[in-house]
Parts: sequence; C-alpha cells; structure tokens
Amino acid sequence: MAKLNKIEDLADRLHSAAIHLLRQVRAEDAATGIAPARLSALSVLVFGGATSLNDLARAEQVRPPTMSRIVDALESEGLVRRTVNAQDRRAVVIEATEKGAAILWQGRKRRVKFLAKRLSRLSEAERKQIESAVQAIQKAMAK
Amino acid sequence: MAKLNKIEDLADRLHSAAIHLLRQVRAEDAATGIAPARLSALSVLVFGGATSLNDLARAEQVRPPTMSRIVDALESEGLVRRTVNAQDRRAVVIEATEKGAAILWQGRKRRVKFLAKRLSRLSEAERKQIESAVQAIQKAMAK
DNA sequence: CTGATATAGTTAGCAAGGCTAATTAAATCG
DNA sequence: CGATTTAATTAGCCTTGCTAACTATATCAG
Repeated sequence: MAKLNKIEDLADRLHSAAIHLLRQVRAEDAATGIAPARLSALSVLVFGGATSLNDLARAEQVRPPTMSRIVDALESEGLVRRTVNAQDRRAVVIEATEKGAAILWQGRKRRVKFLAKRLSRLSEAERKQIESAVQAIQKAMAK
Repeated sequence: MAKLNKIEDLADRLHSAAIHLLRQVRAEDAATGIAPARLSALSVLVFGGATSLNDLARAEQVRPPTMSRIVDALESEGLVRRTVNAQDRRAVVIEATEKGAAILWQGRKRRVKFLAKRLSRLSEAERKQIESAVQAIQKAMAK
C-alpha cells in the first residue's frame, strides 16, 4: 500500500494542476475572437507551416471531416488559404494567411504573458523546480 | 531580453507539457462510455457531494442551461438523481446514484493508473521534482 | 398582507465542433 | 485499362456551449 499509492497520489495532483492551469490560460483566448478548435488548428499552421488536410486533422487528433469544416470557417474568415497540391491533385495545401499569423501571434503572446505573470510570483528556486519537472514530465509522457 | 524572456520560455514549455499530458490522460475516458462534459459533472457530484444546479454549473464553469441539459442526460442514463430542495422549492438537489459513483470510480482509477504508469518510468528523484513543481504551480495559479 | 422584485431552474433556439457513412476525384497497382 | 486505394468533401447525426425568454417560488417594501 506504500509506493504505488504514492505514485498515484502524485499522478492525481499533477493531473489536477494541469487542468487548473489550462483552464485559466485558455480563458485568455477569448480575446482573439476565434473559437477554440479554430485557434488550435491555426496555431499548428502558423508554427508548423503548411500541411495537407489529413495531416492537420492528425495533428489535432480529429477526423478529416471535422477538420475540413474548421478549415472552411478559417478560410471564410480570411485566416487560412487552401490551394491544390500540384504533385497530388487530390490533396490540398493549407497555410495561414498574413492576417491569420498576425492574429495568432497576438493571442500567443497574451497566453504566454499571462502564464509568465503567474510564474513571476514564484521564487527563482521554485521556477527552477518547474523547469526540471517539465523535462521529467516530457520524458514520462513521450510515446 | 534576459529574465523576462526566460520566464516566458518556461511558461511556454510548461503550457505545452500540460496540453500534452491532458490529451493523453483524457483518451482514457473514452472507455467509460460517458461524454466528456457529463463525466466531468458526475465527477464533481461524486467527489464533492450533492449540489444545486447553479452551484454545479459554477463549479463546471458553464451556464445553468448547459448544466440543466447535462443533468438531463445523466439522469436519463440513471447516473444522477434530481430531488426538490424542501427548504427552497425552486431549487433542486442533484446527487450521483450508486451506479453513477461506481462508473465514475472505475474511470477515475483508469485515468490515474495511466498517469501513474507513465510516472513510474521516472526515477524517484524525478518524481520528487514533479512533486515540488506541482506545489509551486498550485501556488502560482492560485486566484 | 400584497404587489414588486429577485432567484432557481427550464425551455427554445442558435453555433461550434465531434463523429460515421457515403460520395467525388485523383493516383496507383495488377 | 480496370480495380483499388487515397484525399477530401458532403450529409446528417449528437454533444455541448451560449443568450433570451419563461415558470415557479421566495423575499422584501410599503
């Protein structure tokens, strides 16, 4: 009843902390005026570059029809652009427009600044602890 | 360009780690057969006890009509029970049924076990780092 | 004590975002 | 060249978010 439960307790608290953190950070996204799934897809395009629809769907862990509709919405808002892939005319190339990239950047800055402000409440030592923990978490969660 | 950017870099990495972690953990919930918003509301009822509809909506950060519908669904699945509050007959008391609690418990165990398994890949020292970081994160994110 | 106001919850109706099944068009393979 | 596979879309469903409007009960002011 000792070790395992201790790890499960830690898992539980880490889980809660992650939920709590993301809830607050996501609230900042409202200021972009872009709905969550759209913003997330746009982020992949801005930071990862142009992709096909299937790859974008995979990256966002949704099915292609779902992503097709999200791209429709982003396109009609002028935030992304669809072009036919010349090498494979079945496929489309989706990329962020200038406008899309600019809006995403503002939102990104807002989110990171919010979290940074919260982290600035801590001591340098506490931030170092988080720094180490982030690495450990990445290691633990790697596929 | 020194300190502030360093904190923002940390904020960025912490944010990514939280997203990555929750994405994987949530995938476990599919096995419960209960839709996400319903599962989350049920969790509040099981771990926090009976509440009014408005309180439950507040706890889940949604509006009352949204919660009313979620409770409808949970009720028709036999996972929660609505009764009239005798002190204030406008209000309802919502509580988990035995069945609801049992199903939630299984899902909870699955989720925590999944995360614990990932954490068990780490050294005791790395888990200690996460332990400290969780406390620091809670402190940083407190209202 | 009664009429006005406030509060708890529901209903109606809309939008976003998830899914599967079926379709269209292009590429590839035998 | 015909059959199969692949990329994307369309159609149609469900869940979950919202606001506005409604019902029923409680409370408060005169």
